[in-house]
Amino acid sequence: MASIKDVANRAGVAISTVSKVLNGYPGVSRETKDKVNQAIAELKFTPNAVAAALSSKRTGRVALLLNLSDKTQIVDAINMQYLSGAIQKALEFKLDVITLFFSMLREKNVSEIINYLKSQSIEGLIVYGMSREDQWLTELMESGLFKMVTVDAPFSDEHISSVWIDQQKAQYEVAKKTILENKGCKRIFYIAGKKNAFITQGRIDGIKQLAQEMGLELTIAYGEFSESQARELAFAHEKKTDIFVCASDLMAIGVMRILSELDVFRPVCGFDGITLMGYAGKQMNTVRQDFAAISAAAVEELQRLLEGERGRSRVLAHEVVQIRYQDVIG
Amino acid sequence: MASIKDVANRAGVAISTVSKVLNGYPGVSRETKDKVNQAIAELKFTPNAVAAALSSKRTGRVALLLNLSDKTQIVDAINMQYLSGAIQKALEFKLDVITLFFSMLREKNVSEIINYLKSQSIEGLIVYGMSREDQWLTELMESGLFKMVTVDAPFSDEHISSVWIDQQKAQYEVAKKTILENKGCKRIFYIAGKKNAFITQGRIDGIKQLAQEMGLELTIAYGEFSESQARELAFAHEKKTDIFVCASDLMAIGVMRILSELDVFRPVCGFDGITLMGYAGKQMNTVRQDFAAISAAAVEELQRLLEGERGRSRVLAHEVVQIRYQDVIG
DNA sequence: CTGTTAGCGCTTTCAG
DNA sequence: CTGAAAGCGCTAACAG
Repeated sequence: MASIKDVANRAGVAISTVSKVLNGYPGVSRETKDKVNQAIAELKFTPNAVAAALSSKRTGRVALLLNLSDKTQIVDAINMQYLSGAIQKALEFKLDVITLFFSMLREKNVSEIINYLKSQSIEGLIVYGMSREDQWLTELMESGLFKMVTVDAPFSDEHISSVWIDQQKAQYEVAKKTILENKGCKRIFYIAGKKNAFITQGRIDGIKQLAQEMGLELTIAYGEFSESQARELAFAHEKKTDIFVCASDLMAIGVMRILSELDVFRPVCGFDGITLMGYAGKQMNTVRQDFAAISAAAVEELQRLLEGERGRSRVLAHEVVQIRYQDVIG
Repeated sequence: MASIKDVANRAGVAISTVSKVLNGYPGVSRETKDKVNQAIAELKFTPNAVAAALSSKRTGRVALLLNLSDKTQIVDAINMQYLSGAIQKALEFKLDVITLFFSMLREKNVSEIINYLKSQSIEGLIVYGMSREDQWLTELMESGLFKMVTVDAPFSDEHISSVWIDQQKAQYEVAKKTILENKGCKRIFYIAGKKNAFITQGRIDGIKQLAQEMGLELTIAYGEFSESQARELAFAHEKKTDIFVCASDLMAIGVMRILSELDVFRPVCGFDGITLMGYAGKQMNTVRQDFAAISAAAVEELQRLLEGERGRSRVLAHEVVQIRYQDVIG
C-alpha cells in the first residue's frame, strides 16, 4: 500500500501538505492541491485510518449496543433495521461501526466495560432498547467518557443525545383512531410492554391521556411484549372490555387470535408497524415506525456530538396506519 | 489513560518488557512479570489497540459480509444468528468485528472495495450467503489481499477457508426420512432455492441421489426461497406429486398451506430448522442448522488463517429433526 | 533475561 | 502558502 510519504514524493511536496489536502484543511494553493490529488489518484492511495487515529486521537469508531434479550423474530427484525440504518449512515460520515450486544457487556463490571471500549478506541455509542434496569449503562453515561445516543430512552446532556418518536402521542393517536372507528367503546384494556422499558411509560401516559379526555374506563396490564401473555390477558378480560390497545403488534396479534377463537369481536390496535407473517386477512391500526430512519438519525446525533456540539433530544415523526397482515412474503 | 510507558516506569522496567508480558511472549522472569502485572493493575492500564495495530501490522479487525438481498423475516433471523455467533466468538479471540452488507459494496468496483477494506485495516472477511453471481467477491478472493472464510460456499486455498454443512447429505437424509415415514411415495417434486446460490446445487445433488437410489421419479423446480412461489408450484403440480421436498422451511410452509386449502394431503419436508411463527399445529421434517455455531466455526477458521495456517474446508454436523410450528412465541 | 532504539503512517505545531 | 520535525502508543529487532 502506498503511504502518505509516497504521495508526497510523487507530488514533490511535504508530507504535511498532503495531510492538509487529505483533510481538506485551508492554506494549500490550488496548484499544489491538484498535484497532490493527482499523485493520490496515480498511486491509488487510501489513507491508513489506524495511523490517522493514533496520531489524531480521533478514531471515528462507534459501537452499536443492541439489546437482544428477547428471542422473538419480531425483535430481531427491528434490530436488523436498526443495524442497517446505522451502518448505512455511518458510512456517509466515514464513521466506523462495530456491533455489540448487551449480553456481552452486562456481565462485566463498569470499569471493565470502559476499559474494553477504550482499548478499542471507541468514542461513541448508540444504545438501543435500554431499560431502567440497565444500571451499568447509566453509569457509563455518567462517566462522561463516551459520546452516547440513546434510542427511545430519554437522556440528554453535554455528551448524550436521544432519538425517539413521541411515544405518548403515538399511543394516543392510534388508540383514538381505533376508538372513533368503532362506536360505543367505553372500556379500554391496555396491554403494556415490559415494565421497565423506557418506551412503556410514555405509551401508558398516552393511553391515560386519551382515556381521561374521552371519559373512558381504563385498565392497564403488562404483557411483556409477549404474544402468549397478551393472549391470556385478553382471554381473562374480554367480557369486560370494549377495545384492546396493545403496546406492540405482536401482542395485538395474540389478542386478535384468541378473540377469533372465542368467536367474539373487539377492536384491537397495535404498535410498531412491523410486517408479520402468517396472519392472513387480519387488519388493524398500528403506529408505523421507520426503524432504519430512527437509527440513521441516531448516527447523525452521534456525529454531532463527536464534532463537539452538545447533546439534545430529537423527536422523529411517526405515522398511524392501518395494516393488513399478509400470508405471503417476498 | 495510562500508557505502556507509565506501566514501565511504575514497574521499574523497560517498555519492551511490558510489551512482552502484555503479549505473553517468553523470556521474562517470573518476578518481573509479577511486577509488571501489578503495575498494570494499579494503573488500570489497558493497551491501546490502535497503536498496537499500527506498530504490529496486525489489526485483528475482520468484517462480516451479510447478504440481505431478501427482505423476509426468515433470512433476517438467520443473519441475526450468524451475527451473534460470530461476534461472540470474535470476542474470545480478541478479534474486532465490523458488519457490512453486500448491498453496500456491490455497487462499488473491486478496487474501491479493496481500498475501503484496506483503509479500515481489515485483515479478514467472513462471507455469508454468497452466490455464483457475486463476481466481485470472487475477485476479492483472487486478489489474495485478505484472509477469507466463506459460509456455505465451496472455496479453499492458501488464504481461504470455507465452512458448511453437507448440503447433499442433509437433503438426502431429510427427504429419505420423510419418504420412509409415508408409504407409497413414487413421485417427488423438489422445490429448489435460488438458482445460483451455492447451497442450491448441493441440495439438488442430494435429492437426485435419493431419487436414483430409491428408483423414484423426480421433478425439480426453482422456488427462489419464496413462500408464494413454492405455493404456486405446489398448486400446479399437486396432482402428479406424492411428496414435496423443499429447500427451505419457508417454502415448505407455503406448500403446506396451499395443500391444506386444497384439502389434500401430501408429505412435505423443509430445510433450515428456523422457528417460524404463525403456523399452528403443522409439523414436518427439516434439517436443523445451528447458524450461530456455523458462524462461530467460521470465526475460528478465520483466526486460523490469520495465524498463518492455510485454508481448508470444514464440514459441520447437521441434524434431521421433526418440528412443530407453534403459534406462540416468547 | 532486560533494555535501547528504530520505526508503523499520520497529524500537528511551528518556523520559514 | 509550504516544509521540517516531534510525537501518538506500541512492537520488534538487536544489543547487552
